[in-house]
Amino acid sequence: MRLSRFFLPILREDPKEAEIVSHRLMLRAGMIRQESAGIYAWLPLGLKVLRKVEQIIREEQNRAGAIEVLMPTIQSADLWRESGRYDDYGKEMLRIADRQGRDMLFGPTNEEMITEIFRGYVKSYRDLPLNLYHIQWKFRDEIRPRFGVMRSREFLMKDAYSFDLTAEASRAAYHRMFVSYLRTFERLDLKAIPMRAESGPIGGDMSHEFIILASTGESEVFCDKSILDLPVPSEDVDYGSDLSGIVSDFTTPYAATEEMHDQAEFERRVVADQRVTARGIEVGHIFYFGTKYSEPMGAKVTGPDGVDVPVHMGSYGIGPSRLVAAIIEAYHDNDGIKWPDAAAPFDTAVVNLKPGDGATDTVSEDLYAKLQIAGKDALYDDTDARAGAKFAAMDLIGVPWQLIIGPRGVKDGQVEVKNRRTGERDMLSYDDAISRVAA
RNA sequence: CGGGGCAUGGCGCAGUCUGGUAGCGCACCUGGUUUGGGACCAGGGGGUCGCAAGUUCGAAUCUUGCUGCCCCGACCA
Repeated sequence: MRLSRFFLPILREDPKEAEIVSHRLMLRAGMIRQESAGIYAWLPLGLKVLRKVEQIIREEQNRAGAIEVLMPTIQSADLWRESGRYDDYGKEMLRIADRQGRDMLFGPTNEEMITEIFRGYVKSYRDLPLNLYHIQWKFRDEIRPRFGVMRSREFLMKDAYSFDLTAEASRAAYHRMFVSYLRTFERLDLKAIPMRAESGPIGGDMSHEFIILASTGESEVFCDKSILDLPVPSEDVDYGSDLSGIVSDFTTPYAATEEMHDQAEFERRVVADQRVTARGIEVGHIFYFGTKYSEPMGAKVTGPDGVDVPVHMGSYGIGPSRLVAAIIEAYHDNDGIKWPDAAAPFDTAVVNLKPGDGATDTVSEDLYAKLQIAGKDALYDDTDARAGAKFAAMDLIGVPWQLIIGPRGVKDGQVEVKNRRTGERDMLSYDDAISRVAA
């Protein structure tokens, strides 16, 4: 992408409304624009990141056996009356009426709708297990939206719903999502710690929040250092096998959020130098809720014994839009964002320091073309801004690699290669630069 | 919803107390000089001062009402 043809409205000054670093950087880097309290437009740079995060989540859901669907944002109130949640949900749900005066709502979640879909088609236990997910915009009329897309009213959510014949089978489905989440966050270079959450209506140990550590996190978390070093399953993990061992490895060490923290237990179970107290951001939440919806909504299957039984369900959420902000909270410095490779909006920036100069133009164009051939998504800064402004902008948007082409280097047949995360800079030949960046 | 604050050009702000031609920096446009860490000179464009009503000869400024937004608290992916 040529920067001169891109839409990248970078702000030089900090917008006054942005308190936390991710919000500030997302606004300054031209990733998002606020349209209302807690409602944001995603600009090209932000959208690229959002899509990459989304895609990683999608790949890991698919790998774990979940199947993608896409449900609408607008739902009928009648569906929610069936589950009894229409009255319970309260003011957080945005209620609207269509022209016929029918009660509709902007979905804050999709348990009712997915259950309705399920019961319409699935009649036999032979079709289980089943896990359907979608990545769709949600609206929750939060009392106080804040922190940009970290806590917005409209937000993107990946929500998966599992259906099983028995509680035991549902536990296995839960474990698959548990492992899938570990892998998803690992791919984004995030240390996500599963922490036992307030249990749902059924209780037990089948509800976990995934918390990533970031110094600017919202809540305080406490854990055993050993949990940070546990190996995350690789991509060839067998989702058909029993995953309870992996889940157990991750749920055995002490890990709790402020709400669930018990200082006495923490000190009893974890030796002093293994105790970690840090800030955390919740990026995922999984839970098992049994027959809470299948029962009232009549989502039943016929079991092997010929008897109809309500299915056991679980739901599994990740907020990609919040994740984008969370990644920035975890990866930034005073100059801007330092994207992990997997989430970076571009792989490499090609910075032509002197557009209009024959030599730098030729080299820049050539390197830009070579990167494309190598399959790299490059941002080519071909604008005539001053060098300082270009460096500041590139550091702000945080592209992992920068190829800096100026008259001085070109004179010697070299370009400067800068790594945004490590800050390392090297003068390399053109070919070496390409192989360094394409590695 | 309770407490605090803000609203003046795209962004950041001054001006409001004490009513009298709407300003500054950045950004933008034109021309020129520049060009390895956010350049300089000259010229230029752009604002219903959040909205409404009121007071006044005269309102960004005073009064009343409303709206939007931000921060602190309870809630959440």
